[in-house]
Amino acid sequence: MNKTKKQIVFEAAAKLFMEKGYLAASMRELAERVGLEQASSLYNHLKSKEDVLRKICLENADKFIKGIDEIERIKNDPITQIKALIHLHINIAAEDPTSVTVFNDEWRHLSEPYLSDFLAKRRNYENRFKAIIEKGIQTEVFKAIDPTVAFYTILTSVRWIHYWYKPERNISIEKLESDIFDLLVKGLQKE
Amino acid sequence: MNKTKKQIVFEAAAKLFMEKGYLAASMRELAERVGLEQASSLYNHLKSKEDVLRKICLENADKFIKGIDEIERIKNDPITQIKALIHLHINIAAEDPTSVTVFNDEWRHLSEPYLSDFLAKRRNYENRFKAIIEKGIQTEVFKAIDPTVAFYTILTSVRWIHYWYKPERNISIEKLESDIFDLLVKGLQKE
DNA sequence: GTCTATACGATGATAGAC
DNA sequence: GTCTATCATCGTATAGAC
Repeated sequence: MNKTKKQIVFEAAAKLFMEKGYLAASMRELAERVGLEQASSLYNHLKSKEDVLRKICLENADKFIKGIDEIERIKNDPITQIKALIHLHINIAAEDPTSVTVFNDEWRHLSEPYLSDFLAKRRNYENRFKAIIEKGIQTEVFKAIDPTVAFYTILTSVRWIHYWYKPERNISIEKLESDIFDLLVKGLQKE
Repeated sequence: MNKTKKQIVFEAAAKLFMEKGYLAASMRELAERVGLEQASSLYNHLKSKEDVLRKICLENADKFIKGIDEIERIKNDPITQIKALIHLHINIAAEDPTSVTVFNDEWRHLSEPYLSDFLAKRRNYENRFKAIIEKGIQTEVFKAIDPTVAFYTILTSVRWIHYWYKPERNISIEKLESDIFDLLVKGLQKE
């Protein structure tokens, strides 16, 4: 299955945004990377630089929303739900690390009203993630630590997996998943 | 104790870098914020935009290096050392959240040779942090999970505390510290 | 120490020829 | 679909008057 030039351009843009950051990435360099001599030629394949960023941010936000929709629907107890959330973050990051990096690090360069839309989606996801932890604490499945601290510590450690996890490290994603689960849920210390 | 204009300019720059990102922060806006009409007037107080970034990155890198120096010197067992590392990250972040945010998020805009210097320092710190975890695993104080996974999961969760921890949340830094320690070392799950 | 004036390059994007 | 030509704007930074 051949990629369209549009797909090639969008993927190269995501990679460039990841490597240099959105602002430092120039349309002229993007053109070079896809074999075009002129930046102006890019505009047959995309509407604007920000439009590319918008699509990346939106796509990934939707992946997380869909993921937590299903977790809330299918799973019941907080432990299983946390396990599924870790699974969700790792799988999204492993599937398309470039795109998820841009989503995580460059969303703040969205202009309004896209920025507000994005933040609303993110808040929605985070509130639901946090509610799962709160339920676990209330039902005494989890320790009585501050729910905000627990929530952000867990979210932060799974949110930036793409920063360091490279398949070259010879850790399978199954091992990654179960080690992170063991660490966060059962603790680093041996009994 | 009065602040010199230089201090005022440097602090405003750090805040601007944090709020907009280094590249999006302009010298013209910085001038406005410190009550100067012209960006050119700033150059009496700083050498260049990047020079400000360099100082921020270097200062914070040194704080972490000094911190781990002392931890290696004074503490013995891995559990106490991990506790002290969590303490270190939280204290540095609480002391000057603006500066540590810029240090964490904007270092990649350093130019050579400063970038290489910075990365060397960071690698040094991370290797020593990781060695503490590895020692814990070898001496069977810690679980036999992959040391790289354990290291990055813990580092990531303490490295981005400044993203969400605000004193307004009414969590004291002592409580923050002990909750994060409980979560990471003893696990979220209740016995 | 702050100002005016200015140099100089890079940026995203558009119009129109081919 | 790619090119040439071009635009308006903004970026950091310097020289020199006051």
